[in-house]
Amino acid sequence: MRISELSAQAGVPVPTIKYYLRESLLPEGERSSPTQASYGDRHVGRLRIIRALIGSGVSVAETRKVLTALDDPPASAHDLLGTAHAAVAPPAGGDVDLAAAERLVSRLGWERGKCDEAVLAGVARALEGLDRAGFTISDEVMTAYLDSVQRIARAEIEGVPTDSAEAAVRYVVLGTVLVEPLLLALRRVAEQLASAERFG
Amino acid sequence: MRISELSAQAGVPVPTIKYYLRESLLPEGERSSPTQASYGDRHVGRLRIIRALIGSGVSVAETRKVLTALDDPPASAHDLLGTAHAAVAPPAGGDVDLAAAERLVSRLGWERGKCDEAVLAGVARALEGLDRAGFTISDEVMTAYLDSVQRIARAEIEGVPTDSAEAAVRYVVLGTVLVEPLLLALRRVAEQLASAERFG
DNA sequence: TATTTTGGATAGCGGTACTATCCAAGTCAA
DNA sequence: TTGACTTGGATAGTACCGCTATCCAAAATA
Repeated sequence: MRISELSAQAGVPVPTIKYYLRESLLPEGERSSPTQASYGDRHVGRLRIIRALIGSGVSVAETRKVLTALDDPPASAHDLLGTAHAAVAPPAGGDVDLAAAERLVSRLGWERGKCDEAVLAGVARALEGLDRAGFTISDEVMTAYLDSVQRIARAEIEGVPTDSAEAAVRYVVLGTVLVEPLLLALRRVAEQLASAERFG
Repeated sequence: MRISELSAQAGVPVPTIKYYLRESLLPEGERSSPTQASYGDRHVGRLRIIRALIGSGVSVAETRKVLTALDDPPASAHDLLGTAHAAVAPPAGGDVDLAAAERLVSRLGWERGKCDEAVLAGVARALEGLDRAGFTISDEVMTAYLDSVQRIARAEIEGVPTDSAEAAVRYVVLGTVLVEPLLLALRRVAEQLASAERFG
């Protein structure tokens, strides 16, 4: 398959494919001559993932990291999750105060060193954002958040396929990133329905 | 208070404040002469909200819509939620297939016309993204998502303050936007903890 | 009066995700 | 074999976004 065919099958313009090649998101095709290469179904699938990630607001740099994680799966499933999270974690903005975040996640069973610091920093930054805007979350609502994310995470981790390492990688990496917009969108729907229930 | 003082109090550079004024994110100060204006605490608070929103990845255009919603509260609390959601909803990408989304949210008690179409389109787009990447969500996990967002939404709506319209607006608008990064970050922590439980 | 500072306008910057153009080497139908 | 077309590859340009820098005359301050 040559580049134009790949373009047609994946629905991605040729110049964009070239761009992804330059950015090392897409591996080179098999060279049939010094200036000719051919692509396979692997490339089509890869392009689909790339478009899904970038279309979900993941940056090119993050996408590259995610794809690297997909290609070089870490030894254990646990490390894998860390890699996936690190790949898509919002850029560490340096000095954040982790104390409040630690206090909060201790209610999830967190203890010092039991999860990636970058992920914890994400919680800290989110709390800071709320704080800077002068927004406080009531204890009832916060409890609902904690219970819910715990429920979600347990179901997700429970569902990690253990038969194939490749399937596990795919599940964890894509699930981390691509499910986010779904959860946010579902929350909005649920809010509107709950609002209709209460205010009609 | 003049602009340099406002800048110092809010921790926002003067040129940036001027930019927000140009973009109508920040209302003009009270004019004391044709080329002089003074700002108040209102402006400081407003700047805090602006920075919190923009810092959470909300675009300037969206931020303007959110602030407009804060300034001109719709009549009912329910309309208000719709306005807030519409303001921050990802840009409607046109033709999406709502059928799968409708089937899904019916499990939340959704019925035709019971929520904003833009919000439903958000669910549809998220599902499409997952689909394009070839990612499927098991029924158990999806059930966890639905139960959880329902639990979250009910707690949130339950907590809407009814004493003051202004407080309700603030709660709904900021809660919609600023809580999103918190939920995503908490999910990651919970995933790491659940993963440690299962694999660690 | 001399020195800032102000509001306001305009232009530029740095980053991101492409997109367009060009080129020589390769492919393919006639 | 010839001539139109396509390819991989490099380079440059585009559009948008959130600022940031510069300039100006009027106003405030020392």
